[in-house]
Formats: sequence, C-alpha cells, structure tokens
Amino acid sequence: MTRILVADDHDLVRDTLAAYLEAEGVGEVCVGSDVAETLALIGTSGPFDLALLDYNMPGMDGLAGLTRVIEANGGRPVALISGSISIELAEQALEAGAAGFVPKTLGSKSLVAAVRCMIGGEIFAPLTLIPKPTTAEEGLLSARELDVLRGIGAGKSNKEIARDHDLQEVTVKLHVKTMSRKLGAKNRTHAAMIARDRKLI
Amino acid sequence: MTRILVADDHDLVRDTLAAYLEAEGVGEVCVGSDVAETLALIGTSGPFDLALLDYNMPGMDGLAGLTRVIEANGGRPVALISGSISIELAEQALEAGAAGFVPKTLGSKSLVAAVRCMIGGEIFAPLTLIPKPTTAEEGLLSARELDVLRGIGAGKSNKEIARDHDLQEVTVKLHVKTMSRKLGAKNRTHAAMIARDRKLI
DNA sequence: AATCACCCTATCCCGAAGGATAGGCTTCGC
DNA sequence: GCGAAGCCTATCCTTCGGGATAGGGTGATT
Repeated sequence: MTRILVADDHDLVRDTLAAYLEAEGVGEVCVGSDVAETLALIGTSGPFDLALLDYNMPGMDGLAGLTRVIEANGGRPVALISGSISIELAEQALEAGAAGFVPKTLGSKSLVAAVRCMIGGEIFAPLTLIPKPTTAEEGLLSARELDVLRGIGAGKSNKEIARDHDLQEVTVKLHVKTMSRKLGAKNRTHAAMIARDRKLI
Repeated sequence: MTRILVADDHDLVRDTLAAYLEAEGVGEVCVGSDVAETLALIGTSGPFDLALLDYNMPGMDGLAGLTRVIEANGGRPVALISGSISIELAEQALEAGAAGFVPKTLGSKSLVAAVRCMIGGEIFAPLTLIPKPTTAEEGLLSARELDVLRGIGAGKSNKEIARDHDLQEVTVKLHVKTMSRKLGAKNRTHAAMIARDRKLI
C-alpha cells in the first residue's frame, strides 16, 4: 500500500486534504502538524512513499526543516506545499532535493496528478503557475530597487545597503525614494510592509 | 436543501473543504475564489444559508469585503475563515455582523459542528483558540509598545503615532527604542518586519 | 543618430529618528 | 508608608532619512 504523509499546522486544511487524497484512492494518508511530529512518524513507521510539507509550519525554519525530513525519509520523495511560494524559493527547494512543490492555488484534481507523479519518482514543479504574481509586479521595480528593498526589509541603513552593493549612499537614497513612490509608500518602513504584503520580499 | 458558499483563493483548500462538507452532508456547497465572484454568485442564485469567506482573499480589503457580502446575503449568516486571525480582528468582525470565524487550526470535525451551529443562527466564536499565540508574546511588549508598533507598521511617523494616541512625540520615541530592544531590532523598520514575522501585527 | 530607460554620482537642505539623561506620575504589592 | 514597575514628559544632541536639483554614464530600441 502506498503511504503518504501530509504535514500542515492548519488542522482544517490538513485533515480535509488527507480525506480527499484517501477518497481519491492514491494511498494511505498519515498526518502531522509540525516538523518534529513528522520526523517522529518517519522514525516509528518508516519512510513514506511521499511526504507533503507545509512551508509555513512550526519547525520548518526556512528550508532547514525540509532538508531534515528529506534525510530522514531515506531518498523517497518529499515535496513542499505552500500558499505562496516564490520562484527563488522553489529553485532552492529543488536544489535541496525536494521532489517538487504544490501551490495551494493548484486545483484539487491537479493535486492528485501531481501526487501520483511524484510518487512515481518524477519532479513536479509547476513553474508556470507561480511566476505570474511575481512577474506581474516585476516590471514595476527595477533590479536595483529590489536590492534596496530587500536591504530595507532586513533593517539595514542606507549606508549598509550601499556598502553591500558597492554603491554610494546617495544612490541608495535615490532608489529608496523612487521605489517608495512606485509602491505608494510614505517612507521606507511603509515600503517594506507593502512589499511584504505583495510578497515582493 | 441547505446551501453553503465557500470562498477562498486557494483552489486546493477550497475544493477539498467543499468536498469534505458535502461528504459530511451538511448541504450543497458552491465555491468562489474572490469577493467579486462571491457577490456575483449571491446575485445570480440568491442568498446562501451560510457563506464562509477567507480573510486573505482578493477583494476582501480588510473587513470591507465582509461587510459587502453580509449586505448582499440579506441577513443570512456570513463567517470568516482564516489561518491566522487576531483577537482584535475577530471582535471587529463580530461587530461588523459576522456570524463567526473559523480558524484553520480548527479540527475538521469541529468545523462541521461550527457550520451547523452557524446555519442554525448561532454565533461561532472560539475565542479560546486564538488568544494563545497572542498571549505567548504578549508579556514581552506592553500595551503602549504594541500601539506604537502597529503605527510603525502602518508607515506612520512618530508625530502621527503620538497624535493618534494623544501622546508627546518624545514618548513615542521612548517606546520605539525600548520595544526595538526587546525585539532585537536595529531600527523601526527592522522592528516592524520582526513583528510581522512573529505575527504581532 | 536619436531617444528612452535605467543606473550612478554630487551637493545642499530640512525634518525625522535615535539615543542619553533626568524627572514626575500613577498603580500595585509588601 | 514604601519601593518597584510601568508610563509619560522634558531637554539636548547626533545621525539618518527623505527630498530637490543637476548632472553623466550605459545599453537597447527606433
């Protein structure tokens, strides 16, 4: 029997998802609510044929949790599931050895296909699905402005950002101003919050 | 036949949720992916016996979308569903006329009970479920510091925050300093980002 | 060749942010 | 009553953020 693990800290999402997968007959579904529980399940009942991990879950700590689960699952496929995944993160996850990722915007019937695909050893990476929201905003800000924006989000001063990118402080100030205008922000802090809302950083 | 509407922009969550509710026999379930679609559905097929709206959904615009749906649904119950809802937001939603709210951390069996409860005209507000994450961090920051933090997150200047809460600007500066220290932030922007990470604002 | 968009730099200015220090004010528990 | 803690205010100072203006440089498109 094919064994699948679904780990998500949202009971509602996890349980309905598990029920749906079982109803579709893809296999026997176990559930966990965080990374620790996931590792414990693998430890007691052996590796799963596929593990689906929510990216926003206690213990994930970015991609560190993913790596730990991949190691514990002994080569069998482990995939991410997330409501909002960025293109960079997706690539990093694949490099870290993920079997793929499932955006929550995926249709439920496509999910079944994706799960069967990954159980079969294929990589499921619907890159065409996620760049859309990214590219929609991408034309708005230039590459430099995004650099500056990320620096601001990390709490850095203009001087630090300038040093990081080998620029002059005045140049950074310029980017801060133009970028804040584009985002409709009143100041750098506001810009950082808006950027986070739009998942730009 | 009881008619239920589930609106969420995550196809996966929405569809599995709808399938689960139908399988449990609580009624006929229609789905929508944003506020506009929700309003259109109500317009064409009449009010639903219960509408479940994701709080993080295109067109919601805070509680404005909720209010519009409540008006459109003609007095029948409308509830919020969200992964992370704050205690203040929950209270505001109830004041706005919501029939309740369903945290995604709720168990799937509890969901069915909650749905039946709200269809019956009751208010479903599991306040005991959500204050936990709030109170965990609550001891760290004082009430005033949280006020200031929220102002910073909205991109306001110290002067504006002071005016909003009837304080002097220097007082706000003091709170910014102490609160940033507590959070381990280098400056106000950093503090805002950390606060958002920890879901304090 | 001309134009456009983006990028970088410079100087000057003002207001805001951040920090140090010092004191007054309530409210609580002892 | 007393101290402790949290809150508020004040003065002073330094640095940083934000804006205006005025350039010069690239690369791509036309």
